[in-house]
Amino acid sequence: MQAKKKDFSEWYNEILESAELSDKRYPVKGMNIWLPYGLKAMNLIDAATRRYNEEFGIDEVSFPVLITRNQLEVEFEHLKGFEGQLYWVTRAGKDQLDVELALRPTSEAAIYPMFSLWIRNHADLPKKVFQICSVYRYETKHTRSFLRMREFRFYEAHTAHVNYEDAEKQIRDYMGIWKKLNEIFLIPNVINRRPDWDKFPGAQYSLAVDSIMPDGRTLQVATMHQYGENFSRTYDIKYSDENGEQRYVSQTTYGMSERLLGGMIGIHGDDKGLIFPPEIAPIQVIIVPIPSEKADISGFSARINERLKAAGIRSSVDTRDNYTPGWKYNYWEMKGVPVRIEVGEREVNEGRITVIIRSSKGRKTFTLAELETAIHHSISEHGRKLFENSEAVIRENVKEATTVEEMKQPFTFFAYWCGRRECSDEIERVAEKSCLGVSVSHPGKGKCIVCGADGERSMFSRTY
RNA sequence: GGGGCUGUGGGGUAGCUUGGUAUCCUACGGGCUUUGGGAGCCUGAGACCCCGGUCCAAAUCCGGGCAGCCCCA
Repeated sequence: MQAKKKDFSEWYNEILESAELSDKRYPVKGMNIWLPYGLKAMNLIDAATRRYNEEFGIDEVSFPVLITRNQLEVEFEHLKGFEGQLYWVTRAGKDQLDVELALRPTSEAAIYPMFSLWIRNHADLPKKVFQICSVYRYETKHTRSFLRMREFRFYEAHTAHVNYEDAEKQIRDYMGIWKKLNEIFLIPNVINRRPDWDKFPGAQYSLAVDSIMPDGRTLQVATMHQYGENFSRTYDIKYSDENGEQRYVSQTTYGMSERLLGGMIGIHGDDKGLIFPPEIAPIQVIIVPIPSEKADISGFSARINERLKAAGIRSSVDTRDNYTPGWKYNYWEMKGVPVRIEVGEREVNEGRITVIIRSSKGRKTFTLAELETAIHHSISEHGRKLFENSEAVIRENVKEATTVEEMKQPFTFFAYWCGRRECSDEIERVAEKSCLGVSVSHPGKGKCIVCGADGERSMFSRTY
């Protein structure tokens, strides 16, 4: 396998294939196969998303994949933002369609006409829904598994509120959801407010969660948008307030995608392969039997496996007899399994288990009686280790810049910026770094690195 | 948006300049022996991206398509 630090891009492509996460040999550009192992990981990400959405009062719904041209043409800015990357269905069987249908690139145009029907008075608000679905964007740039696809797994929440202030509260809720989710994902990140020219088509402002990859580039893994009344005025989403007055709702959205998985792979993996965070690992504990004629290895392994499953741990025994134990160690390390238990003659005879944690060196032994607690502890130790590593990724790859010149280095930079496009264009020209906007999570004030006017702490990087 | 490179068994490759028999590694099937950090021997099956052109003859040359990768904006 390619060394991760040496050629991150090559490493990333290889690991997706050898770990059997995704198969990109499907003959349609930008549309890959979810293989069982990769899909299990994605489903665990979705499960966490569902859990916290429910906790924050957002209900799951499912909308159709097709959107009529009329639905889309309602909001001009929005349509303009996506029209270059829409797939259109223009024919059905032998007939040309009277009303052309687009595959959703996101679901504002699908959901908001329904919001207009559902929302009648203030008691219907706030309205909070989300869906997890596939969306379609005809990307012209080169596609990349999990990071830039033409069909990709998408999570989108949509909310409607009585006024702007209540919508602002919702944005703070989104931050809370992200914080909880990231206790699971362990993705090093900075939250930035996108410059006006880079906000979501139709939004008043956009916040983005930018994660830091090991090669110093950033990857946008989540976005939160304040729509204000931009969409409700065009889609006619009104309610009557306590005084019987008709008012437009204020709206927000929150979006995430399979990029989360791509991000986790890139951030946590190493030269041996994948490393999954505990909650996302399809298999959390792999038991590798070391065959012996003198002891009942398979019975011992099976009993351990049953006890771990009963304790709520996703464990499995590698019973294949055509591979040596050493081969299996390497294989499961490559697959990113957090904890390995080795079972041989010694373990069976002494009633002990030997435990190896993917993110640490060395082996530990425990008595059989300690099994469940030892494994629970090992799994959480693995999580802590990944969290520490993710902080290190930020320390190593995000630098403070005092001159534009030094921003040429292959890192992500914080710099003070006045907010004017001329200044960020200058940084783009000299250092080839895009402006991700003013930092919300790491705020600060200072003089603009380009023009010297009053500015705020902002982030610049090459992006995926 | 602009430019460049590449497509050969499942994966990675040699061959392409100079047209003629397709190489090796790995993975895979069968068999025997093995198994505490990627085992060994025997054996078997498996490929020139697609369409068109040039030619007695195309993996090789030419055109187009599709797909992948990289760089720049």
